[in-house]
Amino acid sequence: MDMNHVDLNLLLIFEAMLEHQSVTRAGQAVGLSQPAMSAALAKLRLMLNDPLFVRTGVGMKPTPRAQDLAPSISRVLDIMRTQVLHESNFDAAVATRTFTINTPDIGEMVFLPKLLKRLSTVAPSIRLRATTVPHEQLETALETGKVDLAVGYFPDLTKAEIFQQRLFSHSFVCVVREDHPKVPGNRLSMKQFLDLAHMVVYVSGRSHEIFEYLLHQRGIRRKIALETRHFMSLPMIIEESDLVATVPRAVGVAYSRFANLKLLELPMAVPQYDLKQYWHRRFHRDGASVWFRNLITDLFRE
DNA sequence: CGCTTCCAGATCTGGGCACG
DNA sequence: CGTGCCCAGATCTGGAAGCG
Repeated sequence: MDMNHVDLNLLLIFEAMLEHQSVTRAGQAVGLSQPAMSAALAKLRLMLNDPLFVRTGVGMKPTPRAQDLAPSISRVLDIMRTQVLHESNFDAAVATRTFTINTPDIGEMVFLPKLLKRLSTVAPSIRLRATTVPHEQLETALETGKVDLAVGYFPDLTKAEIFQQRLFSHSFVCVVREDHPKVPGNRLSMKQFLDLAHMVVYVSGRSHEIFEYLLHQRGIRRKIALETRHFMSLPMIIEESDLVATVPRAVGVAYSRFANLKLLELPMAVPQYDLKQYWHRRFHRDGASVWFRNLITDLFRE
């Protein structure tokens, strides 16, 4: 079949004829005059090589071929309406898709609760999947759509195909247990920072490298009593010990809500770093993707 | 020289009107 | 309802000019 001579608008003509069984009324339904509708029907007959609708005493009745075609044409139009044309008109209130976010566990802890709360009111049928793919695979995951959005500190994502938007700037804070015997007040001196034993979390994310590099640059050497690869155990360990830990401020704030911890400013100036959202050029104009990114931006603005 | 852009004229297409 | 005619707008085509 020569697709150059297929006019999808004619399928609407077919649908209207099937429903109204009158050229005049079908024409009114699709916004055409009777002659224009007649001409469109003639083209449809040519395209499908069948009279399709023939005059009878009780209106324009479908031929057997038209009756055979009716379910298929109805399906095609349904797909066009719901899947092809609907895409650019993303309706969050009824959408049922899943969004996959790549974020380190601290990102999950800090902003997923807020995101879920917002989704439950504006897009109740949308599902979230949080994942952490290795750094070297993240770009491909964004390109293929395996991951919709990366949220966090990903300095490796620098290619022109990857778009990024700053959400907010971040800094660090120290945490110790509330009744720490050697830190009675709410201040931490450099002497205390050096005297105390530290818990250090080496995660797959890179934000801690900024802080480690700063210490290295200034020749500051801490007493490290515990190294771990998870943030999960940090509040329990800090609460039960005399250790001090340096963590991203948002993490410290989140932990202090449920653990008996206090937050202390660092005894030195620490550079801020940007937390961003990253997506691939392919999805830059995608209705669902644009909506999701705007939702994240709004959440962080608050 | 090859490619792109611009422009004017030709052609095609879709729709309305009048009528059989 | 179907067809012929007309009109307006869209699209195509080919030549001229500009550019690297």
